[in-house]
Amino acid sequence: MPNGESRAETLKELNEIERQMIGFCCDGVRLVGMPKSIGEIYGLLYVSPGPICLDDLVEKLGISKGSASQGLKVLRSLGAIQEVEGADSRRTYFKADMRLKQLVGGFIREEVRPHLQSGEEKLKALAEVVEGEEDPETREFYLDRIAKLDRWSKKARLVLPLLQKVLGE
Amino acid sequence: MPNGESRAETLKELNEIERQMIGFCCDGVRLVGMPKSIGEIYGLLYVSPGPICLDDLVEKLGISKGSASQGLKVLRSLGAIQEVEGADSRRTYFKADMRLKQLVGGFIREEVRPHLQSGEEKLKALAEVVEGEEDPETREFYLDRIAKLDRWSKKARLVLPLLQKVLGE
DNA sequence: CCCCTTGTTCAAAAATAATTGAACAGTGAA
DNA sequence: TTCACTGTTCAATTATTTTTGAACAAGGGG
Repeated sequence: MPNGESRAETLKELNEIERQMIGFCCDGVRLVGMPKSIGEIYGLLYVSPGPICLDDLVEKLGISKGSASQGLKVLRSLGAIQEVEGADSRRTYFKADMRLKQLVGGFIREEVRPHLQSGEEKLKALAEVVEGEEDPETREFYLDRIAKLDRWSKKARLVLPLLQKVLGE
Repeated sequence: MPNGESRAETLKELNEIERQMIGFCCDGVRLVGMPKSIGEIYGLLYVSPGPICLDDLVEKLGISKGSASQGLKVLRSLGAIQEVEGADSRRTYFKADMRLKQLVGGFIREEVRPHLQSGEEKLKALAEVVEGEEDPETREFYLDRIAKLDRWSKKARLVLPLLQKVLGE
C-alpha cells in the first residue's frame, strides 16, 4: 500500500442521521453512568451496516486511539459488541450486538452484581461490629437498620433475573 | 438563646457504625449515578433515630449549607425523605422514608421516565428526517435501526411498573 | 532478525461534575 | 419596620472522571 490512505475511505464523515443516532446512544449510556465515548463507539457500530475497526472509530468519531481502545474493551466485556471479519485481515473488526437481552445481561453481570455482592459483604461485617454495642436499645436499632438494607439488596438481586427474562425478547 | 450552641448538641461526632452505614448509602446512591453528598445525607437520616435538620447535616457530615440544602431538595423530590416535627419549631426536620417502593418509584419518576420520554420524542423526529433519504436501501436500514431503538425504549417503559410492583414489599 | 503495523497502557492534561460560600429571599417576633 | 434567623441560589472553586498521546508490547511478513 503506497501511502497514508490505508483502509477503504468510503465513508468520510458522519451524516446527520448517524450523528443523531450516536447521540441517542450516548444518552442511553450516560443514563447508566458510563462515559460518552462508550456511547459514541457503540452508536457508530450500531448505525454502521458493515464491520468497523479501531481506526474507523478514531477517524469518524474524532477520538483518540486510546479512547477507542478502552471503549472497545469495556463494550467487549459487556458483550455489547462482537468481533467480525473485515476487509483487512490484520485488523480486528467489530459489529454491535443488538440483542437487548445481551446488553442488559452484560451490564448486570459487570456493573450491578459486583456492587450488590460487595455491599452485602460489608453489611455482614458491619453487623458483627454492631454486636459489640453495649446498649441493647441502640444495638437493636442498628441491627434493624442493617437488616433492612440487607433485605433491599437481596430483593434487588432477586429482581435481576426477572428483569433479564422480561427484557430478553 | 444566649450564644453559639443553639440546637441540642447531644450527638457530637459520627461513630464507626454511622460512618459505615452512611458509606453504604453513598455506594448505593453512586450506583444510580447521584453525587456522594446525596448518599451521605440520606445515610445520616437513615441511621438517625430522631429528626434531623439542615444544620445537623452540616455539622455531622461536615458539608456546606448549600450542599445540604440542595441534597435535601433532591431527596424530597424523589420522595426519599419526609418532613417531620422537631425540637425547634422554626426549623424543618426530616426523617428517611425507608420504603423501597417509595425510593424506586421516585427514582423512576424523576430520573428514568423523563429520559425515556425525551428519547422517544427524538427518535420520532429522527424517523421523519430519515424518510427524506433518497436511497431506499439506506432508508430502510436506518428505519430498521430506529425502530429497534424505539422497541427498546418501549420495553423499558413497560418493565418499570413491573419493577415497582416486585420491589414494593 | 528486523521492520512495519496494530492495538494496549498509563501518566498527564482536559473536561465535567460536585461543592462551597457569600449574597439573597422569606418569615416571624418584637 | 427592623432585626435575627432559616433556608435557597448560583458563580466560583475544587474534586473527580474522562480523554489524550506517547511509549510500549505483540506479531507477522519479508
